[in-house]
Amino acid sequence: MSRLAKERYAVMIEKLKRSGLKSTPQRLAIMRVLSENKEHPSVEAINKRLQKKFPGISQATVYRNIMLIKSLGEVLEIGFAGGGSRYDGRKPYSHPHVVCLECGKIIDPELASLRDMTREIAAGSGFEIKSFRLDFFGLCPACRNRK
Amino acid sequence: MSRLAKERYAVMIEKLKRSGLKSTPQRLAIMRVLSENKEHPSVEAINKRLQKKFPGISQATVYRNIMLIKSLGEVLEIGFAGGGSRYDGRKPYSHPHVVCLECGKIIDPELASLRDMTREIAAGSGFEIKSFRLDFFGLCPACRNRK
DNA sequence: TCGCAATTGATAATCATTATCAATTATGAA
DNA sequence: TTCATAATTGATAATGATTATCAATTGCGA
Ligand SMILES: [Mn+2]
Ligand SMILES: [Mn+2]
Ligand SMILES: [Zn+2]
Ligand SMILES: [Zn+2]
Repeated sequence: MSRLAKERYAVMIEKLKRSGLKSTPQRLAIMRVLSENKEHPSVEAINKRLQKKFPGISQATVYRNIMLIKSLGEVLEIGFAGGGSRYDGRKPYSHPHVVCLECGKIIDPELASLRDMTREIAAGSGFEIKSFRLDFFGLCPACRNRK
Repeated sequence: MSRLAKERYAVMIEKLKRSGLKSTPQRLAIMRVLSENKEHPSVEAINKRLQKKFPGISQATVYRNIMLIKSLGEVLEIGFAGGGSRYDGRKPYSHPHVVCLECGKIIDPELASLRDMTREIAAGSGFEIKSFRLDFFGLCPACRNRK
């Protein structure tokens, strides 16, 4: 468990306690996975990962706890229209993503030119901006070669 | 029907004929709505608009034809995870949107600082970028005042 | 005008997510 | 430590947007 993962996990635990909710083994395990997994896992992936330690853990429990952690503001949901959300528990705030159309891989890219975009939008539209979603879709290096 | 709408409609008709598909009244009407409606209408909104001219037009027909027009590359689908896509038949290519969290209004903002983002992402990630999705979420002027 | 593939309308199926509910469990008070 | 009880879990039903199915209808070329 990396330093960042430990920190993220600690913050989640902290918020959990502060809100008076229970620390069940399943819940803590889900938080741990979200804290350390860099691959923007799906509910299915998280469930699969937990089967080793919690044989028979319910899909519903994973959904429920992710929902809860999201309500605590500690995980970013990247939902897609076709169904199948992906989650980022390491950076629970708006940030850009690059998605591979072939294999579904998702990465967090650097993007310096993002700086003043929100400000520009707010000024131009009169909207009060709360969050954003920026996805780039394409083919990852591996899938490009495979063609 | 504005000049732009007429042009968009003409392009859709053109592609439809070139692909050997039939020009049914329902299909043409759906294309017309997509060409002229600036509000990023939903399937439900399109269906509602068409009830006047085609009482009893099937929801399935609207879905099917939007799917078809999308496959022709003539409408942009803005799908949301919670279900309920919105469509832009005036600008059928990747462009940013500003979405009101309160009333669902969607507008096409100006965004000069968008310029070299795709290039920067491609260079930094090694991905071959095909499209992007950029949404800003917030409160529109009307909904801000209403609070 | 005909013949038929394409299209429509009605409806069932799908699939991720959410709700329901009885059984289990974490937690704090006694 | 034992208890009381509200929270949580696991199993499963319900939901809602989308997609598939299929018989009846229709656009369009021969
Ligand atoms: Mn991320
Ligand atoms: Mn638009
Ligand atoms: Zn890939
Ligand atoms: Zn609004």
